[in-house]
Amino acid sequence: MPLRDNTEDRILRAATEVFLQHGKDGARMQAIAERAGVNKALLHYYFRSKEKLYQRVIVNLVDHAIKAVLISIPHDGRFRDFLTAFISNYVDHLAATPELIRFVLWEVGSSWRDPEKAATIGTIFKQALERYAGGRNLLLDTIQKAVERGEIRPVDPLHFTISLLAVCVYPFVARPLLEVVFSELDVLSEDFLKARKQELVELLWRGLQPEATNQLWVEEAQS
Amino acid sequence: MPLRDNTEDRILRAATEVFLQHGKDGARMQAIAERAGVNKALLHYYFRSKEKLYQRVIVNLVDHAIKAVLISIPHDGRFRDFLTAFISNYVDHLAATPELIRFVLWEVGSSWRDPEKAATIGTIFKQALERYAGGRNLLLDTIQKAVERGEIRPVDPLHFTISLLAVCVYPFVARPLLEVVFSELDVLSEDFLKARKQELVELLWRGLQPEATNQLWVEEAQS
DNA sequence: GTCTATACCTGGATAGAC
DNA sequence: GTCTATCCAGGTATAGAC
Repeated sequence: MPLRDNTEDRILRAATEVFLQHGKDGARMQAIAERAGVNKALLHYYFRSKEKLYQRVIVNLVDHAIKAVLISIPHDGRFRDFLTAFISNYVDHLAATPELIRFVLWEVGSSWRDPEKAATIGTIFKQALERYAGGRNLLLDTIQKAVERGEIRPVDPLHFTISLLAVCVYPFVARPLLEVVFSELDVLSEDFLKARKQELVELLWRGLQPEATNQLWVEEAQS
Repeated sequence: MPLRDNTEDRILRAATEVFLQHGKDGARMQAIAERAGVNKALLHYYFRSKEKLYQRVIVNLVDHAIKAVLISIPHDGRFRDFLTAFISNYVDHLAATPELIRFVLWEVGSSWRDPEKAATIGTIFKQALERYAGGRNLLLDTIQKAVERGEIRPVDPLHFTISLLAVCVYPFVARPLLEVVFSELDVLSEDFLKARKQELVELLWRGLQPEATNQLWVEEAQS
């Protein structure tokens, strides 16, 4: 996200704002031009087409988001600490960037239409992850190791990873639905977010305990 | 979903197919007309506008889906049976209707744009649920009762409900992403679905156990 | 009720002057 | 590099004959 004030960057910033708010189809080149203080012709001069401009914007956004979520996660401590930190981080970041969520939602939704376009958003994520973590998958690895160390019961790392992502993301994705069906609910409120993090750590951590569960105290003593 | 063969119903069926495949914006009135074996003018004759036609289709779809998922859920048995049945039902139904998922995804995504339209898809769900369950919320109630009966530890019913929906829905919603990031993954394969159901029941059920967990055997003996 | 033909609008892209 | 003016495709909606 460059901060210079040349025309190209002004357009890029304007495009980011407009795309975030209206989505790819909803965004109008006219609106982007106005917000950047130029006219439509210049957008094409710099970026050739709406599609190309869009690609630039989305790669920047995903890259930025992935860094923001993963950057402050501990890798070496106990698994429970990792779990707590990841949930807290992820939930907070999701709550803070609702526009980004609907944006990814639009992308995933439309990536279903075109067969080859399906790869697009996925590939953007994959490449951003590789750029950050270099090939290996942080979540899978962390769970795998915790299992091997006997910190948690043997679970399928892939399924648990998916479940972990699921319980964090879902409330924000389904917000328009949930807040109508459960009329008292306010997903973005402080109360809900705080309670959610606690409930999730509690639920998942217990879910990872073996049948006879005094594991907790053993671990406390270890470290 | 009427089965008659008059023009109006033929249009409605054709519209359902086309909307499911292409979404609201992607669908072309021309395509609907062709599939119904009539011409564009007739669509407007019967339904006035694309928007009106679309509303008719979506209400039908949601109504149908909710019935399909909820109809074979036991209400009176033990909580673990309910959990198992719900997960199995829901996952199977989601796996069987991928078009419906992307459709709802589109709707939720676009419901974010217009402030007043936000209510639309939510309201459609709420009304469909009320039509089916008459005011009370099946999931919340079932969890609440299980807590009161001491079958599971005291959890917040709302949070657990959200988590339960989350872990079931997420893999299907995020499929385009997940299948690229985890390259071996095939969400719709028999293997994955079977494993997923088992992992989910296991994870959530353990997550609902109190600290000292011999609860299992007590219950087995009860029934 | 059903067709053909067409009006009319929106929005991305380009030509060409400066 | 930046502007104005314009083109053109794709899409909804309607007029009017049968």
